[in-house]
Amino acid sequence: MALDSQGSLREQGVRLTRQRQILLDLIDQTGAHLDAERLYQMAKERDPKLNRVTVYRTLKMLKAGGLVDELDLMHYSGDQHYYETRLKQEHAHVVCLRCGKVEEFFGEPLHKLRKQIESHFGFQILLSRTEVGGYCAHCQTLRAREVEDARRTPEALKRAAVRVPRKSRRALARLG
Amino acid sequence: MALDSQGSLREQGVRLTRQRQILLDLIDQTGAHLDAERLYQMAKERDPKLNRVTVYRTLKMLKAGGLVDELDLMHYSGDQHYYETRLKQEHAHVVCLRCGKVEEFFGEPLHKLRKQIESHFGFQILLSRTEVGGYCAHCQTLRAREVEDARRTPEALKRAAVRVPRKSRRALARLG
DNA sequence: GTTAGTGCAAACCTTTTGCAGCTCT
DNA sequence: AGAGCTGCAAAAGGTTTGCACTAAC
Repeated sequence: MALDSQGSLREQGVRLTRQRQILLDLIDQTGAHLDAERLYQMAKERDPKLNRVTVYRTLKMLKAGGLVDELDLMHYSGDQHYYETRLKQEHAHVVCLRCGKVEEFFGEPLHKLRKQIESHFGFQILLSRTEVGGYCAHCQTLRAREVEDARRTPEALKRAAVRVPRKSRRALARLG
Repeated sequence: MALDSQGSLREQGVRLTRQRQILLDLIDQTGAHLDAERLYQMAKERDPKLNRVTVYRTLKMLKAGGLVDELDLMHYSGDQHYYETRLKQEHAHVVCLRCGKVEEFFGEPLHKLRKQIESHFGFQILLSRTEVGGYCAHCQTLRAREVEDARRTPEALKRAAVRVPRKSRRALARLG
């Protein structure tokens, strides 16, 4: 199903340029979840002439080639995308919405989920991602305090991305 | 943990305006996964003066209030977000990258996954989403043909988001 | 009447595109 | 040599912000 399932990227005409080596090294070595801008900043240290556009083009190529995966991390910090080397094992990303820490969860349910979706729909899965947002053990305590404080200074409410208790849409409609 | 776990949105000063009624109705009634732009287009039919910005502000409020969930649907068609009324039951979104059809998968693995993440990390989950991209049963056949055709007209390769066989990053580095 | 919400225009941020020149093979 | 890749500038796409006016309660 691939373009050339026996061929290499090189056979498809992909060249290994100096810029690509730098970017590949960075993605590989840091192991972190970098977004295009950070990757660009880091790459510029090694080659000040390297352009932001090249970063985007390289990431796009790597994504299309299945070498990296693109994440959103629940947009905990804007709408940019994050990238990581594709691992053999599926995993979910667990993002703390307060401190931004990202945990990775490997486990059987992910594997079962994939199997079930494939068989249930006869679907051919190419990509999948599970992202979870909330508060990490450490931030839960801190968060409680912040909310308490906010109660005393209502102006802060708008700024805080405070979660309101779940209620159905219709419940809101009934407000009127 | 919520701002006001006993209170209503209204008690927080949220007003039910004509514009909001229109938008809430649309999200609720269509049941589809609409993005801001489509929602705006539909809303304009009911109130031609309604502004795009109001759509964004309303969606943001509903999201913060936990009334709707934001999806990416694997960006199968750009970088916009899609919205759906938050359901009681978790589900994964299965998106065909060729025809764009979106299936919803409900199942035990999702529930187990959530439980395990909570207990494993002591994490408090507020949001979570699982999105899967690939080819639906119907498109798998069509896709195979397209790839076959592409092989004959190499220029088409760049345009086609063709998947290249998985290989490690290092394999690419070794190209040089 | 007060405060929240709206519309408009303009800004913003992230990502993409067009094109001339450069470089890998 | 020649296709592929880069840098630069400019545009695009999606979303947010500032501000004066309007409407909900």
